[in-house]
Amino acid sequence: MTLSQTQRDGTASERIADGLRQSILGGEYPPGSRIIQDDLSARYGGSRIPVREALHQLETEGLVRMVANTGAWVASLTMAECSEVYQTRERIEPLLLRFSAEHLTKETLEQLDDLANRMEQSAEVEEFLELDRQFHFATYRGSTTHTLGPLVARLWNATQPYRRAYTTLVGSRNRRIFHDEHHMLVTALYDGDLELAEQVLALHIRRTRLHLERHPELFDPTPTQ
Amino acid sequence: MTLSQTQRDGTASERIADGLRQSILGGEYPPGSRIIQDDLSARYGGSRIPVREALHQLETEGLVRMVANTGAWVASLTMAECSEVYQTRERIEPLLLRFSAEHLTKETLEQLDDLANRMEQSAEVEEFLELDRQFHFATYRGSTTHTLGPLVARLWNATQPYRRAYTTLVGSRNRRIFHDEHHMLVTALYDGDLELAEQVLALHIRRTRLHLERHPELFDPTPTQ
DNA sequence: TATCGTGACATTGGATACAATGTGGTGTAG
DNA sequence: CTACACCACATTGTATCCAATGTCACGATA
Repeated sequence: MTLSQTQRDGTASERIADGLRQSILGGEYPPGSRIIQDDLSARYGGSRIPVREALHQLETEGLVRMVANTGAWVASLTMAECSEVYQTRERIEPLLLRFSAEHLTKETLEQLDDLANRMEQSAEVEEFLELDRQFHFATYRGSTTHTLGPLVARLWNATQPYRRAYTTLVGSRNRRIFHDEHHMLVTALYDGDLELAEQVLALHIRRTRLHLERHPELFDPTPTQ
Repeated sequence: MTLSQTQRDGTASERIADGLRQSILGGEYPPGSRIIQDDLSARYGGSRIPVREALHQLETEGLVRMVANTGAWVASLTMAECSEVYQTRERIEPLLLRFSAEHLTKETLEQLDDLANRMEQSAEVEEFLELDRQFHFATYRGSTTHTLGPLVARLWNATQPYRRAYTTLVGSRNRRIFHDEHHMLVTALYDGDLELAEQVLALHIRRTRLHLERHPELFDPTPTQ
């Protein structure tokens, strides 16, 4: 994944951070789960030192919440916080797309088309989520950004559990507009119509946010629990 | 500072992170400076463990760059990277202002007017930079954001050395428009004209970026040195 | 019975010690 | 004189150990 936040080498803390991040994003640890440092050091081998560094890392990424002398939990968001992240995405992802669009290769455009089609066939939640992520990150593949790419990845990660919960909840109903927007985005990129592509993307994120906001039951009721 | 990134308690790693962050922002360590873990542990007391956690923290904030088994340096930006940060700010700070504006108190509005006036009198670079930061962050004081506030603070911090270099370079010439924009922003907030306030802020950031881009000599010529 | 204090236990934060890795300088060969 | 290899040193990464803090259950008292 080009937008990966850690292109660093193989220190133990990075390995653990990567592994734990994948576990959280994969839904293995749901929001609010307690994280015990000893458990992680046992699971990944090694002492608690790199585990703590990994937890600090994930905390600044917004995936983990740590309280001193008390412990660490998988971060959970209130609806207002999740909505805030989506509104932020709505403003910056079109910018990232702008940086990327003119450098997209023919191959990537074809992959985008393929991904959009495969998503329409996808019935299983995890596959759907993964294809969606791959699709959007592929549209950003042309960017050589220093800050913006990793930032967008962070915002995606922080809201991943709620996309999962929402997708699971609504099943495959009402996804028509969702897929239409993806195809519109691909077409706009093919045509080189950057202005349109930015607008489609902004509306795509916005509509998803509005749908999420119809389901307050998915979110943590209390802030910073 | 309401937008502080670390509202945590008093663990040693947080103390060190806060101290080092202030040192970097204050210009004590210029971009590219090597950071030795032992030096920090001697300066702040304690062992290298909390120092390392602080460095990891500042790395994800974009203030420090670490390479495994090699060392840590104060982050430096190329002009393209700095420009990217400014373009990101141009998109999200108006959003943060939107979240904040309707909750600004009368007292804060008066402080804003006062700060804008004091900046016009300010001749010394450090004071100017500090007042500028205080001014903008005061406009965001009404926001109760979870992600966006700290994010904006991070983007400010990452570009602070280059604002300092630019301000030092150009002296107090050509600041007229800068101050005018501040006063326009205050007026728009007084009037409750949110649309105008957003636009003024976006243009303010944009113009600053364009001015910075006239001085490539301020930046690191090679990416990720 | 409910509430508050108290103690043992679980867990985290940090210091010291050691291993692993990178760096820079010196010497030698070409 | 230059370039390369090698070795000592500096610095970072990690493990183990101990101290500090929070949690939870139990019991005493109102």
